[in-house]
Amino acid sequence: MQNIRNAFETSVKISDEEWNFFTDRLTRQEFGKKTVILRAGKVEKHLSFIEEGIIRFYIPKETDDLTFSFSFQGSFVSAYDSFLMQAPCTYAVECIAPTVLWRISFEDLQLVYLHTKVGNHIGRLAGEDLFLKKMKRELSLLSYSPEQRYLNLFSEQPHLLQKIPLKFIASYIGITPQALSRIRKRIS
Amino acid sequence: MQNIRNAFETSVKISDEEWNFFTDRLTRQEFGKKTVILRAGKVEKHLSFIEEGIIRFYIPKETDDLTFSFSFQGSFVSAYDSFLMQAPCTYAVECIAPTVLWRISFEDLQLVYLHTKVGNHIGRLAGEDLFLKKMKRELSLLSYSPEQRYLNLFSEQPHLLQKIPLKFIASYIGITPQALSRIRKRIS
DNA sequence: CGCCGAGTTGAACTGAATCAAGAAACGTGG
DNA sequence: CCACGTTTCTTGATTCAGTTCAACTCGGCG
Repeated sequence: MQNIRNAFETSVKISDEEWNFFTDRLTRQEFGKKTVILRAGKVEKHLSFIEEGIIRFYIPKETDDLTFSFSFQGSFVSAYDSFLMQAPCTYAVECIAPTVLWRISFEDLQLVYLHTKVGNHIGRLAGEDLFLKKMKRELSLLSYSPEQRYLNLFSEQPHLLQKIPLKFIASYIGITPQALSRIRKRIS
Repeated sequence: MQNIRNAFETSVKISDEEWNFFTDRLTRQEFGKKTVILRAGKVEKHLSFIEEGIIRFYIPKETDDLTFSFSFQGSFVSAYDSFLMQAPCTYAVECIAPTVLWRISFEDLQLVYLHTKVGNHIGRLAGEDLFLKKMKRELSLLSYSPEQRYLNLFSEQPHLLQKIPLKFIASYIGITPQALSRIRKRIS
């Protein structure tokens, strides 16, 4: 719980009163490996903090899913576009490892925005943070080759490659598992 | 000026008092075609609203630039990552048509965040909006072929193709001008 | 008029997709 | 704890879309 507060308080000071208003609305939930926590077509009702686990975002396809993002321990997770618009989600979210989440509902978060001073401030920082990540991703997709993207991933998040099946990594990088296999062979 | 207020007030009501606190800090500026309004390596000091014109975002390269985004009349524009972190920008921003901007400085925007109630709220909505756009872009880059991306662009923003040189469009789609030329030939 | 940048076209090349098959790792039930 | 079936990963052969390099056309502007 304290780690959530840390995650927030890196940039804003939060009074105990406001903090409690927020945490009173949090619920803890555990999920097993391969649990789909949001099915495509459903509306995302939660913003969650990952105490433990790994999350995969993907678009289900006839043949093979398109995996486009991951989230890990210590960060927030949500199908944020669906959450913001409260509209059906175009993709799905699942745990690829046993996962523990602290969750707040959309309605409760609106209460936090209304009744606390830091609400909108935190919401702003969250939106900004997510934007920065997507920005980096856009540039990565446009300016690097698949091979370079794999090497970047390898140097930036080596742990990731241990825990996540290569076919998901391949999809994330934007290539087929076969092509990734060949890139790995070429490098080693 | 009223159109800026409209752009904000689609989702939040703003009192005249708070509105004036904001607009007192806005300055109007005109730029000619091909004016670089932010050079790579510089820190973005402004968040701007486009009254008129077209903006191009690009990473300068030895041979040919990498154009990764455009902005138009009626929307906000900023090297938002550089702006948020107040860190050197990795890309450049230029006008590709005569452009009129209403601009607020980073410092003044912090004042708005501090002294008005709607500040953080608006900042939150702006961040969320930018995030949604990048999210869409990520999925477009991952799940469509260059040809499909061109066709999508063609159906979603046909006007764009009239006013922007094809070499910028090609780069935006993620291919060379030659490849775009062949795609256009194939289609017509 | 001549120049220059934008766009088109051609030919050769390349990296990834696809189709297909085999090897290795994983989990589940007996 | 092993055996089996399934999933994941690898490898090979072929195809294809896009890159690269180069030449040529067109239109605008000095």
